[in-house]
Amino acid sequence: MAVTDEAIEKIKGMIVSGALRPGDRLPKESELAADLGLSRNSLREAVRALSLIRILDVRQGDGTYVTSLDPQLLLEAMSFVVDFHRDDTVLEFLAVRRILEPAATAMAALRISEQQLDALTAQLDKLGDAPSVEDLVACDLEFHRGIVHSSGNSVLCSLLDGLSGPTTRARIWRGLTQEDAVGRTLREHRAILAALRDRDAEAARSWATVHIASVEQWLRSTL
Amino acid sequence: MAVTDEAIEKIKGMIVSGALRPGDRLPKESELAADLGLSRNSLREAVRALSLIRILDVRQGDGTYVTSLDPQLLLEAMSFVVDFHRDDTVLEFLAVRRILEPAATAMAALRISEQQLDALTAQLDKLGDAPSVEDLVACDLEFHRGIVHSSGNSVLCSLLDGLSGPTTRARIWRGLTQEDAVGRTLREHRAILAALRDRDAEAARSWATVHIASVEQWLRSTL
DNA sequence: GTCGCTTAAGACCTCCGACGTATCACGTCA
DNA sequence: TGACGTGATACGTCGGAGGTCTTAAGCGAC
Repeated sequence: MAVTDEAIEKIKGMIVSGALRPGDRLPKESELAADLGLSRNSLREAVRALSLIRILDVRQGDGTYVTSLDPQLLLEAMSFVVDFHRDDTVLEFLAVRRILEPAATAMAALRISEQQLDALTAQLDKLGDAPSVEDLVACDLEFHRGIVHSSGNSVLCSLLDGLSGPTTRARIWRGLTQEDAVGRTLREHRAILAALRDRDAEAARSWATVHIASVEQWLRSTL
Repeated sequence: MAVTDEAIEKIKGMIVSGALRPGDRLPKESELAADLGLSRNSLREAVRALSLIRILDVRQGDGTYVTSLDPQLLLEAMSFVVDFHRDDTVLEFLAVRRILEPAATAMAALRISEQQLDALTAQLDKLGDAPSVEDLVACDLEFHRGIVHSSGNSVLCSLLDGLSGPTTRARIWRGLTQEDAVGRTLREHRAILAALRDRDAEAARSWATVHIASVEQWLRSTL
């Protein structure tokens, strides 16, 4: 195994074992390199790799720190990976989202605060009846993000955030080509919000399923 | 932005845009460094980072290649990230798995082959009535992996693979401390398999839910 | 003609030393 | 007391020198 890979494993080990805790500062490059028995250049490769996936936070002139290791932060790195997926796997991503999002919406129905409900309502009101496709899709992302956040599960929240990325382009495309896709989306958002207000988890779940399934169905018929 | 980060973005761009396709070989380090306008050392940091998340495959003595970019391969990198999560988030991971796994099992009920069913049966038979906890957990992972694979969704499959890792330790712990956890797991596996044989998606979903919920419940009461 | 070994070229691996740049802390001065 | 300047510190970047591994061409024996 290459010395750099060893260094990655050792640093990972230090964090997993608790020797390095979130927020801790690592020894400076030259010292850590000496400790781990490799050159500063090779160590930097290891640190850079761990930095890309948000394990380490490198600040020039200051030092290198362990990040908070929050699920939200770590899974955020997933969206970087997701960007590489080819268009032909969008349907598989959407299928997973179709499983997770209704469940998350149902969970949110039981936990969401009145304040959050009002915020979502205001958001939909602000958008108006005939928004641009770009505005709608941006609002769509924000709407679902807000709901999923209220599910209370940060892993679920981050996961859905990552999965939603690849379908964004598809949704824009749909908005531009399918008749009444905008109006339909707006109506479905209102329905989901109403179900949340009623604390009706099953209705919320069903509307979320319908909402995603309509995109899925359209995409399947188009590809 | 640092030159290394620029290089990461540029290489990513080349892949996403299609200039570099899966399996393609990159120019050699010295050439690519010159093309991108940075030193070979800094370029290596970029390549190493992309290599860690399985975007690039570096082979000493040969060259650097773009991986297949299969969802399975890319999400495999997620398990590396998941390893960093602290024990207090295991419940959140388990909650997500509780959503995905029943759905995957239900999907599998409609698609799984007779051959695969026989393989799963043979696997359970081979384990016997009183396996060691380690064998049981390993078999447990393999059993679920086989079922999820039959769901036909590789993104779902890889995702569950990544999520199952963190709970492995918990399951071993449970097997060692909870009375009849082994017998219960074996019975539930048989029940899931029977539902799959009957092509009964709803029964399969329910048994999978019960199976995971029992772990979740035990874990919640223990923490 | 085929198989197996030797050899050389190509590409990545590791290291070293030097210099550039950003940040923070301390001391100075108004 | 507060703002500013300065130095120490740590990361950022670079060029070059060997080292190691893979591959394939070259060559001889069967």
